[in-house]
Amino acid sequence: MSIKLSIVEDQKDIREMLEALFKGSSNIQFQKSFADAESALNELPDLNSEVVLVDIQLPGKTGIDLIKQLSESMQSTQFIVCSSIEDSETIFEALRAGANGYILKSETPSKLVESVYEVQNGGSPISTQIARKVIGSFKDKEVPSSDWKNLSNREKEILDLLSKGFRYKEVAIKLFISTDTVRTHIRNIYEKLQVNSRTEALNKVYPRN
Amino acid sequence: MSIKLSIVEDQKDIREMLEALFKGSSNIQFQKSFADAESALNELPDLNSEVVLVDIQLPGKTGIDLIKQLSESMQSTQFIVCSSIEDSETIFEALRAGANGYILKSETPSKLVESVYEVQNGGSPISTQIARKVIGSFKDKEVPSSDWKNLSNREKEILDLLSKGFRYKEVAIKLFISTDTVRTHIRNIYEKLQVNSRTEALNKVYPRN
DNA sequence: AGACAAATCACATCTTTATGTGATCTATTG
DNA sequence: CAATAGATCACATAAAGATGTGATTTGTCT
Repeated sequence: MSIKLSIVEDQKDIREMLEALFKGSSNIQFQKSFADAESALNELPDLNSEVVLVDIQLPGKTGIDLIKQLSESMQSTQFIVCSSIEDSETIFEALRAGANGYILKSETPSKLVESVYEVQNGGSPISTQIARKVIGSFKDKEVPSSDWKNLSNREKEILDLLSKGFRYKEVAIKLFISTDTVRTHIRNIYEKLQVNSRTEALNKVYPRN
Repeated sequence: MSIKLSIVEDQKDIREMLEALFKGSSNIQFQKSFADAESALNELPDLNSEVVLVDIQLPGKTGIDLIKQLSESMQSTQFIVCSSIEDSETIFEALRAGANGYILKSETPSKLVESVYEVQNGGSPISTQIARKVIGSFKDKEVPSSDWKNLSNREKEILDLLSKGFRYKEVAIKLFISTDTVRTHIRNIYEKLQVNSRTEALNKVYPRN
């Protein structure tokens, strides 16, 4: 079973290098290469490629936009970004756009070929430097803001209920205390967090990116 | 420069296999292996290992808890999870706990060794199957909830400001409309979302995991 | 023993939000 | 053209939230 593969890469020398590489690889059926997003957008849907290698920096529309558009119509196609960009935001955007892999151009040819096999086998090939950035984004998430650490257990409990949208009265019932006590806790929470509304407190403690 | 390495793995046969593997690898200085989290917790801080390979399923405390505790005191040490668990939640927890890599036990010995080198070079070795789960968590994030899509542009604009903690009056000023209009929009938003408070609306449209 | 943080409750006041019931104007669409 | 959705504004009321100023109790830490 050979894998139908196309590539989108504007730099002629790299494109031809990749072409030669994949044409010479077993189990890969090289289909076509494109030098820009527009032509890829037109022709790729008809090719039914199983895997598409996409560069990000393209003339005009970026590879990320290309993936975003194509991945909606070509659900069974896997897109691998092949770029030298290591910027976190770019990486995240590409992954959100629908990329199933992100490998650096600096990888060895054999790794590039292997990536194609891997993505077809249900894996997501990612260069380790890229993976580090991706993993980094996880860590931030659970870094309890110093604000949060300064809250007492009871205060955390109450703020947690507030975050779920409960009213003071409901919190009071849940915790078997009076709503006046809930108020007091919330007043103290606000003071510790230096805010003065529920939403501000939540944004401070559970930031949404 | 050989890398100081320790491992935490309760299964004797696997532990001895890994030991043999790394003892026979160049540029790796095998230090010690542990069969449970407790002994690792006691002795590892003194070993100053540069890389520690950690299994998740251990008797008593899990490898995740171990990493969580150790990574606080051993900032310059890199932890790689080596497990057969492919469950998304476990993966995320491990990464949040401080793991810098997550490889499956099914990887070939040479990949295991390579992972140690990679993590020391600033990369994050991740098995491609694991990477797929990690990437998957990115995609969900930008899936606009159907609720969100049903809001008009103006409504989205207003809800966005509400999410930042602005009061009706402030929203009104920002958008050059009256606070009564803001109220009306919010009433309509709540009706579309089937909620009846700011926090509920935000939780519906921007869920926090 | 004294200071301090945490948890509990009370009362008062003022602001913000939520909800009900209108209305006008503009596009868009069947 | 009529219906519908969107954006705008108004007035009114009730509920929820924020703020100020108290107080008591129970721990913990020095």
